[in-house]
Amino acid sequence: MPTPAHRRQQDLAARRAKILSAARTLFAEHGVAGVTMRRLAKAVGYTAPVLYAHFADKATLLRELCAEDAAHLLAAMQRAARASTPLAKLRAIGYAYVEFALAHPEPFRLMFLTPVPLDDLHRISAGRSADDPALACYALLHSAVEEAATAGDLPQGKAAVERTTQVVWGAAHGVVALQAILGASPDVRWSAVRPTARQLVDATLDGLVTRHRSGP
Amino acid sequence: MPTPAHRRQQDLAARRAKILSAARTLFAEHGVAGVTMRRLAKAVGYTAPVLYAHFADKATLLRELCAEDAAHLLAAMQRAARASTPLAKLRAIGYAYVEFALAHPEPFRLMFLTPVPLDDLHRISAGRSADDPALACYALLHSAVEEAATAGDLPQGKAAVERTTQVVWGAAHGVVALQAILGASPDVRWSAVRPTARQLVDATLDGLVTRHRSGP
DNA sequence: CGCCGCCTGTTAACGCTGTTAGGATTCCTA
DNA sequence: TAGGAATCCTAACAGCGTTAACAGGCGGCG
Repeated sequence: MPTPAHRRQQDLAARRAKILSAARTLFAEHGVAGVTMRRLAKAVGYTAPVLYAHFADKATLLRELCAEDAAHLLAAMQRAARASTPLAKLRAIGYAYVEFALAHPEPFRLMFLTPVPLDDLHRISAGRSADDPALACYALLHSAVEEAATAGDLPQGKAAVERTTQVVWGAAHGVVALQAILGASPDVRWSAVRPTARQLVDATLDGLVTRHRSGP
Repeated sequence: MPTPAHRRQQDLAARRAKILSAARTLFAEHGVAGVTMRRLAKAVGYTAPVLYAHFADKATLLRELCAEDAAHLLAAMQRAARASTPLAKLRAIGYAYVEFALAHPEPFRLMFLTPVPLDDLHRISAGRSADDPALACYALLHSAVEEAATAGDLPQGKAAVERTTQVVWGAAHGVVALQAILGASPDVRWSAVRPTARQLVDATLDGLVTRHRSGP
């Protein structure tokens, strides 16, 4: 009996998913800038205007993809957060961030390397629920830092925890971000990215802890 | 007597500089994406095709600007490198990088946050002399790391120095890069950027040194 | 059964982009 | 004063994201 309208909605969702899937592979192959709405439409066997029946505009489609990828990153970070000690947890989260950047370079670029126009920014954050994957990633890191702080490894206090969270994030981000942008340049003799990025995470955590312990 | 052709070339160079200057202010005001060739041309009192008499295309114009900004960054890093001890030198260089990112956000974006198409990349590096400002920046940091390594503060060896250079660069880069991309987002309660970025530099250097001294 | 209406997809178009071709004007040189 | 180079403009091309207006097929209802 529920064949009538249900089928419709099901097909609609299937098309939507098909578009997103095609977009993902195309972006991974040609980069975001190299994929136009017309090309994407052709890849799924349609013409361009059809896409606008499913997504308000290109930016919305991109954000949809970002949300999916953020969910993957969140899952990886949650797995990493099962480490035993607070510090090991932090390091594992940092490593997970690095692995994500290396395994999914194009999504990483989309999420953390592409400037978002200011106008969109507020609309995004307006239509964002509290359990948004991207926010959950930050929250997860934040709580891990908090845990390490209460364990005496890192400075306590609301502002200090916030700041330390951003320092750790920056440590995980720094090397992979550089490599994602300038990694193809033949002018820099790039070391292997993974160990370099991990070394930044390790050194930063060590430095934060020793500075805290030896400090006032 | 040298009024004839000399005037011409002088005017030509003046127009070139005028275009670059206008481009700089426009980019700083509206962002790179918000400035079109027509708008830029109108800003200097011309029409769009005139620009192509001075620059092969938009990317070339952008790269020209980047080179100028890289020279500024290099100068700041050279001033920083006058610090007394090798470690203080490294930290000062990192701080200089942070200051540059905060003082000139749009150039920073252009240089370190904007992906360069692969095809251009090799043409760029082909037409690049050894004293190119961007390369000189990396070389300066590299030699500072080398100095600290021979002083016993950091691991020695060619590969290790190369890697440490990129770790330090990543440390200086991490926080300001995050802030440049996501800094306007109201979803993260951003701490003050400068102290956060400096803290990443400090912690990383500390961590690198203690790890080296206590390591095998 | 037959018609009506929605859903789907198309083609055509708008305004914008970077970029190129061709013609006019002007000014220096011979 | 005639020629040529330098300079700038208008017009145009191909492509972009996006919207509007129109064709065909399928479901629900009389």
